[in-house]
Amino acid sequence: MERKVRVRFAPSPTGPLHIGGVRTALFNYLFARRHGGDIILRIEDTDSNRFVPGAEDYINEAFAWLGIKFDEGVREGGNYGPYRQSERRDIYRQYVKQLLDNGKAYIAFDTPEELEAKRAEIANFQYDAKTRGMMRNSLTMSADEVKQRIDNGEKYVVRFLIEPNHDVTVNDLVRGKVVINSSILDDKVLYKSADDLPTYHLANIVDDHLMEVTHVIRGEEWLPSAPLHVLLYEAFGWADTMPEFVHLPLLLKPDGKGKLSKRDGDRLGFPVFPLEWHDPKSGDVASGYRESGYLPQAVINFLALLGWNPGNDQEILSMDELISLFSFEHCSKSGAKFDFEKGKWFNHKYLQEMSDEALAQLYLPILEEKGIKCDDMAKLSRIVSLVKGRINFVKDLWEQSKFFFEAPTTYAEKDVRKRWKDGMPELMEALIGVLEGIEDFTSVPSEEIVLNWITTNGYHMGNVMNAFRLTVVGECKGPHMFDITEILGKEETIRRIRTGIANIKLPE
RNA sequence: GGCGCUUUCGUCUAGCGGUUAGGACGCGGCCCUCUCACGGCUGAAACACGAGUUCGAGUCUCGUAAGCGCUACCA
Repeated sequence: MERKVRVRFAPSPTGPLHIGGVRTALFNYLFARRHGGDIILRIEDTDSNRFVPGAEDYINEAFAWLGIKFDEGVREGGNYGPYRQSERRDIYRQYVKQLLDNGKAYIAFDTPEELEAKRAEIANFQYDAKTRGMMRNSLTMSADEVKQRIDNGEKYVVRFLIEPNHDVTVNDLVRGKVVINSSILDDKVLYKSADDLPTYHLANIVDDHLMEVTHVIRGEEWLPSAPLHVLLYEAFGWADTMPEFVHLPLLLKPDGKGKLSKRDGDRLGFPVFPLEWHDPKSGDVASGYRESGYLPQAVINFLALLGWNPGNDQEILSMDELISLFSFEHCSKSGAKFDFEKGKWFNHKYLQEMSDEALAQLYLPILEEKGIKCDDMAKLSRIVSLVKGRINFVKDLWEQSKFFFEAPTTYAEKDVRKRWKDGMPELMEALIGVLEGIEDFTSVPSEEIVLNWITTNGYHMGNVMNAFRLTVVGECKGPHMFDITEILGKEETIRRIRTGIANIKLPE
């Protein structure tokens, strides 16, 4: 019987959500939507030592910004709750007991210090079939002794009893069958004494089963423990509803070694978090994609193409297109280095698709920061339309269009050297005379008149126009000259030329 | 050390036995042009290595190497 697709993204609230986690969540989301299934957001807070306040809110806010909507979760509700593992203690206890009663798990009293000593004493020590007989556990003690120790309040953990010499097969949807021998697995702790909570492994399997998860889609770092998880499903007698596994390739550091980590971002000059994060303990601020001027669609599109492709050359894909095209058959198996330059290009592309009006709205707060008040939105949209082709981020708008708001006070030395030749002041004076005579100062008629003046007088087009530009813009850059003068108006244009004549000096 | 995964231009990747090995980012050139961009065209740039299977291997098999991951009472 085909079960309804149900997937989950299960972050632990130990800090801000990492961009690699976002990618994993995205693939879960795309797969769920593609198959008309559900996606669950489950908070895996079983490590009380690493809990960071605010992390859960951060996760929710990040997904809201990115446009990834969950069907079930702490905020969304649902019929399979609670969705926070710390609130499911009683459930886990019950299932641990089941394993204990069936002889699939056992109680161990070894303290962390004792284990550490063993590891120091014996090279490659592993708690498994070969060594459990020499440890302090319910397999080496009488039932009475175990009971007595527990009654005395002695701390203990529950360990999974792994039978050696079995081949365990994990069927991974992107990697195929992965077979490993159970002898290399250790008797993993399923239930911790330290904080009276299960470990990831136990909680994960119990929750996925109870929440009827059909596909476990997670990062490749989980592949080595996947056989353990298969064994757990079997121990519980849930093998027939065991989910399919997918282990996604990792996102790697752009400069070579290792997987992308939380510290790489500000070290290499790009964000690794969706949103800016203020560390509550240290007070450190880590940059986020949102605050850096990225559009969420661009981030989604960029991430989607890291480890997946649509099967053709299309690169700009909307969320809906991603959903309709998504399939594990087009997932790659190898890690992807994070290429920030390409990320910028995606943002550029998405910025170009925005309307001038919408971009102008985003520009407003930046202008305000510069102390510029602009209430003529039509004019601002026009300015945006002239420069948006050259921006990667909304904030670049200022650098590209500031001369519309502020007359130049300095002139680019390189351009002065190249363009401000002998006789320029006189030529510019003449140009002022021409401009003064223009009735309709809009772009097309002005251009016609000025260009006509240049050619009939036999002037050099490049010399005149660049000197003109230098006085108005301050450097030889920018959009079509007469689009600029139209927006500036005749008076301001002439004023700038006069200022230029007075102030531009050839460098010594 | 052990176990596992991976391996096509610098980077992201297409390729699923026969291709001039394709696209994109970045980089160079040309065109457009008053400038800088955009855009268009274009160039340089890759099958890790070695065996084997086959008429034929980037594609299949094995080995080697390298990279990565895991190896906690963290997830």
